[in-house]
Parts: sequence; C-alpha cells; structure tokens
Amino acid sequence: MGSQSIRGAPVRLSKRENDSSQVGNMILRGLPPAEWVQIFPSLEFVRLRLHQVLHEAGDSIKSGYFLNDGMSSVLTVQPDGESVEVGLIGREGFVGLPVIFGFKTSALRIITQGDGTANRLDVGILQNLLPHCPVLQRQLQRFSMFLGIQSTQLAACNRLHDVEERLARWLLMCHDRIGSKTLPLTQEFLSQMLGTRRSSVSVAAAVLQRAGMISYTRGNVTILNKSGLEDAACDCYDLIRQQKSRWQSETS
Amino acid sequence: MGSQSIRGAPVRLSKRENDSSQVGNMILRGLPPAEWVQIFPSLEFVRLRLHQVLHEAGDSIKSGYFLNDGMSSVLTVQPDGESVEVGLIGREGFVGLPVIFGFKTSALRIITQGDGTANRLDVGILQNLLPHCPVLQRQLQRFSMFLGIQSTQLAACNRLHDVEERLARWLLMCHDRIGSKTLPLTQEFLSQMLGTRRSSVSVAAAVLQRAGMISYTRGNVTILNKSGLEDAACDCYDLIRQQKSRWQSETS
DNA sequence: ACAAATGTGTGCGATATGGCACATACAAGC
DNA sequence: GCTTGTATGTGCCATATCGCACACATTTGT
Repeated sequence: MGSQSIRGAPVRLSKRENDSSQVGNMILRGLPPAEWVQIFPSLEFVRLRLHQVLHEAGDSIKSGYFLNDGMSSVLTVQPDGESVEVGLIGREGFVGLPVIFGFKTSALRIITQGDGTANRLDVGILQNLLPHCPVLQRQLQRFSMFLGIQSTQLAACNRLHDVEERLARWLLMCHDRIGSKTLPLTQEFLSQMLGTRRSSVSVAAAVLQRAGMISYTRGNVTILNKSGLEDAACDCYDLIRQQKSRWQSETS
Repeated sequence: MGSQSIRGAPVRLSKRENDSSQVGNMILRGLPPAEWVQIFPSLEFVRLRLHQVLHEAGDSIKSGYFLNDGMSSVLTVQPDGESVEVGLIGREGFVGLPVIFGFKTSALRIITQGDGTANRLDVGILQNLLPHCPVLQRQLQRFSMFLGIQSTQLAACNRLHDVEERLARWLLMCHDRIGSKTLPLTQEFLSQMLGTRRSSVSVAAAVLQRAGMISYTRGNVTILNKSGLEDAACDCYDLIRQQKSRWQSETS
C-alpha cells in the first residue's frame, strides 16, 4: 500500500517512472514488467473532476482510462433522457471496454463520482499494444466479463427492490470505492442513478437520516452508521462483493 | 423450481454437414474454412427441448452451445429464487461465454425457449481450439460485448417500464427468434422472465387479449396483431434491434 | 368417471412510487 | 443588504403493482 496517497496530493506519474507499483490501478499493477515497459510511456496521468463525462453514449471513444482512485458509474441513457446506473468501475477496472473488442463507440455513458486520478491511454495506441500484451488483454477481457455480471445483478436489484434499499446499497458501494464517509451527491443526481424520481430519493433519504444512518446537507451525504446502512440495504450489496472476489480469483 | 436439465440426444453429423453453410448458427457460418475444419469434427448436433437448462447459475460449464434455431434466455437468480431475464441469445450468438475468458462457472441461468437445435462443443476442446481460431475468438468476444449492452438495455426497461409494455416487448422478441406465431408460455413462466407476479402477467395479458393482439390459451400465446403489439411495447424493442444490427456491422 | 394437478381470470386491500406543486433553506453573486 | 438559482423537505392524489385469496377451466393420472 503506502507508496501512494489515495486522497490529497496525488502522486505524479513521470514518464521516466517505470515502476508499476506507483500506480493505483489494479490491472496495471498486475502487469508483468515486459508489458508494463511497453505501455507506461503512453500513459497520461490525468485528474478527474466530479461528474466528468468520460464517455458519452453513442460517441466514439478516444481514450481509455485506468482509474487509480475514485470511481465511475456506467449509465444507460434512454431516448427520453431517463437514465439508470448499470455498473460501477473503480481502480480494479478500466473505462473503454468496447475498444478492446474492436468497437469504436460507447453504448453507455460513463461519469466520474468524486474526484480522482487516472492513467489515460489513446485508443489507437491501446489497439496497437494489445496484440503484444497478452496479460493486459486477458485482464481487460476478464474485467469485461465481471462488469457484465455486475450489471445483471444491478438489473435484478433495480427491478426487485425498493428505493430505500437501493439507496442504501448505492451509498455503501460508493463509500467502498471513494474511501470517504462524505460523498458529494445531490438527490437529483441520485435519482438518475437509481432510475427514480427525485422526490422518492428525498423520502428514502429522510428515512435513513431519521434512523441516524446518514446525514444529508446540501449536496453532501455523510455516512454515520455503516453497519446500520448494511441492514437497510438489500442483499445485492453483499452479492456484488462476493461476485467481485469470486471472479477475480477464478481461473481456468 | 419446475423443469430440470435434460440433455438432448446427440445426432451424428453426416459427411454433407461438414459444410458450414448447413449450419444455422451465424458465428459458425461466418468462420473461414481454415477454422471451420478445425472445429466441426468436435461439434455435436443436439436437439433442445422447451425450458431445458443449458447452464445453471453457479454451476461449472461443461459445454458451449452454438444455437441453430430457437432461442435461449439469460436469467439472474436471486437467493430467494426470484429471477429476472437479462438477455436473449439466438442463432446470432453462443451460450457459454464465461469460458472464453477463462472462467469455469456460469453466474447466470440459461434456459431454452421453445424447441430448437444447437451444436454443442466441449469446453476443454473449445479452450484448446481458441488460440488457433482468431476469427472465432473475435466473434465470440464481440458477441459477449453485445450481450452486455443488451442486458443494460433490458435492465433499464425492467426498471422504467410497466408490465404491459414489457410483456408486449418480450412476446415480440421471442416471436422474432422462434419464428412461430404460437409460443409455448405459461403466465407463471412469463412472470419469472419479467420479474413480476403471475397475477400481474395475467392482468397485462388480458388487456392485450381484449385488444385483439394476442390470444391466450392454456400454456400457449398466439400473436394475432404484430404491429398492434409493437405499439403496445416500449421503445426498448426497437432499441435492442438497432443495437443488434449496429453491433453486427461496427468494426474498428 | 373421478380425483388431483395445473393454468388462468379475477377481486380486493395495502403499499410503493409516480407526478406534481410548493415552501423552505442555503449558497453565490451583486 | 438584496436577488437569483439551486437543493431539499413535504404534501397530495393517481396509479401500478404487490400480496393474497379463491373460483373456474383444462389437463393428467388412476
């Protein structure tokens, strides 16, 4: 751990720095030296701001992002503008999966939650690199599979569970990836994540607040009682964590 | 739960059938001869029966299936037994995607809808074959990406649209893949696809029936007015078809 | 023929959410 | 100070769905 500060001043990635242990992203850190030396000269360290759109639904993909910290949400966008979150990507993953299968455009919107940093990689460079980096290719493909499974679990959750359970789950998942107990979230924004109305979020948040599990001030949620929130959340919170660890370890 | 897995009876391939044009599955048909001659000796032609379980959630995967006709549904299964359909696989695709990324088990349940046939392939053989069949590998990976996108669209639909719209959509999608206007479906079964109660399906089906769009007899739905059903269905029906054609054409 | 199992239609109260409106509270800028 | 915009809490009614229950029809097995 300790070589990199998660919050506060991020570590600058010099182009002369060829040690992948300086990088927060788990896929990059797992690369063998032979592949790391190929990829690191092309990585561009970037800061990500709150709610930055990394990929817009329907747009072509120019860069992939290996997140070091913070998290991103994957959203479906419907023709009428409604949206639902169908995935979460953190330091364990990669933003830009379609390009590794030869697609040019993103069908989904990817936005950042909270501030963070990432290593950006040009799509053309990535596609040239992939045939020479079998471990990278394999890890990206495996992450793609995991993300698909995760989205199916979120789909079931969004269908079967009510707003209060989903809100609690979402706050916990966000907290696990952001690391902070205070999350910069408006209720309007949460309603887009959960695929519901803002007023429904307000009601659900008020219940959790009165139960002492969270405190809600203008645009900021603070988690006061994590284990209480876990009781309020549906089982999907645990299920997704289990699937994550299972799929990260399962090999053929 | 009702139906158990029943394996189809293997049928010997005649010599004539070493021509991929005799095969209904689109991925197999698209293979170059050099790859087809490697794979076809290992394919086992099997008949699939209604509601056969091809892969059970959590079980290890023994075989992959290239469907020739008919269709399969991809279901999430929750701990309490509730389920929601998150994908549809027909002749354009493949059942057993996790193995192409090195995973051994299926996180999802795959069941057949209606009768059909498929070319079954042992997982061990497939994994040995893949490194020598780049086109096959690529097409399977691309289908995996499409299925992930499809599941996100279904997730949004299941969250945002009501039972009647979803039912109409589902009947249309099933009809498109089965080919028949009469579909062997009980309301109990449909409720598991749509992630709702059986009685809700009954109400929605009664509305469509009174409007003359379908007729419902014991365990069988017949589509009477397809364009009427399209009006009753949500836009997701069209959106998924668009994404399907886009996926099949978009290249890097 | 009879009983049992299965599939479907229907009804009803409870509940969650949609859809909308409005008041309040806070923040930012002048 | 003031204004303006934004975020939140709340209330109200309509509606979709849940959660059950039960009647009825059809099929299946004996």
